Amino acid sequence: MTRRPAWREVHDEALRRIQSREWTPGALIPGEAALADELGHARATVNRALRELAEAGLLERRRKAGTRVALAPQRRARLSIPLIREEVEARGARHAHGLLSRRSAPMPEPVRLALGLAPDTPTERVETLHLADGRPYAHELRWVNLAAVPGFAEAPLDTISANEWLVRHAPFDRGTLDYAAAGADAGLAGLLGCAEGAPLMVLERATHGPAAPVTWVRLSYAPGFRLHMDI
Amino acid sequence: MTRRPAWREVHDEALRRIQSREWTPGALIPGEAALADELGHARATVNRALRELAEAGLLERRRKAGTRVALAPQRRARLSIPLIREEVEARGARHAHGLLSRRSAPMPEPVRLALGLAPDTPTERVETLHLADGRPYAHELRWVNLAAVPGFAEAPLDTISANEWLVRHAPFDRGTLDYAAAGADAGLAGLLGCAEGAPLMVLERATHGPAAPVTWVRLSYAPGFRLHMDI
DNA sequence: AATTATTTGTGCGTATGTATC
DNA sequence: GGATACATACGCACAAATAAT
Repeated sequence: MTRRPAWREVHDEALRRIQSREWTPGALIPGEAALADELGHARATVNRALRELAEAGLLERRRKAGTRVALAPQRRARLSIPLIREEVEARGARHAHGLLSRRSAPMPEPVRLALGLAPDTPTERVETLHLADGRPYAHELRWVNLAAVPGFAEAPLDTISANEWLVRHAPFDRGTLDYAAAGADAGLAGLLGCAEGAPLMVLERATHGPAAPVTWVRLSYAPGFRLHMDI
Repeated sequence: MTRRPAWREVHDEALRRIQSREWTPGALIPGEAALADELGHARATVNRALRELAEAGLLERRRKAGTRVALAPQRRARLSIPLIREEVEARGARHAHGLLSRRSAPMPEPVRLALGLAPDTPTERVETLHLADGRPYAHELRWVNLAAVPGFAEAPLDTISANEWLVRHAPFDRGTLDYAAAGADAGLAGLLGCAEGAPLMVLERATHGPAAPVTWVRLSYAPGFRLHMDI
């Protein structure tokens, strides 16, 4: 029996008042102390509930000014970024990957600048094809900063994908993520089994570790890919 | 003087230990009580810090089992979903919109099913073109469940976009969001000023209010659109 | 421009609940 | 069942920010 936490009661009651327009957008709601008194809970409990609602974007809180219902409730979706293998397996398919090429190579200028690396940094270029149930799922083109991940040169990328190896061995803390639509060029069309020019979802990700930039990757998904989120 | 909250000290120290591999992935970390003692804080303070790290996906906590460093630190990006107007203005452009068409019409079957509505629900179909600095930015095709939003039939959609009107007048609480790549058909190509078949980012969103489904919308962005996130 | 009052933010000590080993 | 570790809750206190004076 999982009991319903008290702060959730407060949370839900506040949410109800927001959605029922009992508290209208932009309006000042009662203070924590008043709510605690009214709902019969400690102020800390009310605080926890209102803090969650503020993090969700439904309330705006400022000291002394009080708590207001957000005017334009900015919804934030939480997009979790799984390993490709898990992404594939979550769709009920079997994942496999093939290492297409792997070599020392300097980054192209735009990639180097996106990561903020010096011109002569030694980097490795890796190209991988990911399969779901034997069919092409996504093409991965990746550059790795060898200085940031010393062991990478010896990583057995035929057994474990670069993606997965890096997640396990290179601690990272921030980065950027971009999704865009692009037409398949001849090479991609051949690898992914689609027509040249077919619209593809493309993910570009730059990853930085606590000390140095780690990797840059472009994933081109086979046609049919959808990025799905619940709000 | 903005003081650094104590729970942040604990948070950062724990993060440091994770990133420095002092606490290795999968390993059990000391209990709350031990950490509180070691770092000189109350257990509640440590709890707050570890809770944040768990929400960020870096730790996994289970009663009695203790707290472990996540094996594959699932990073979660927070994608905020702004009004199109704000999205355009954030890029430093001026937003305008043109109402292309508006009429009562039944939803196509797939849309109706995605929203979970009965066959004869009265709905309105709205088509809008969004402009950034006078150039096409996105095409919007929308169906609205009139039963859920009674006032919508009278909304002045030439002055305020349907998007914005609904955010202000129709409280919603959950929904789904899908991004995909699609080729421009002849109609879209004309409206967005691109070649037929050009790869476009397409957003499909289903929105439910607390009581009933509210709206379904497909946004087709003009070429060049990128969905950007920081992790 | 300085002061005060108010409201949220944080922190502690303690107690109890709950899941799970 | 018992023990353990996290989860929640309360009451109190003080800090920080800032609207109001």
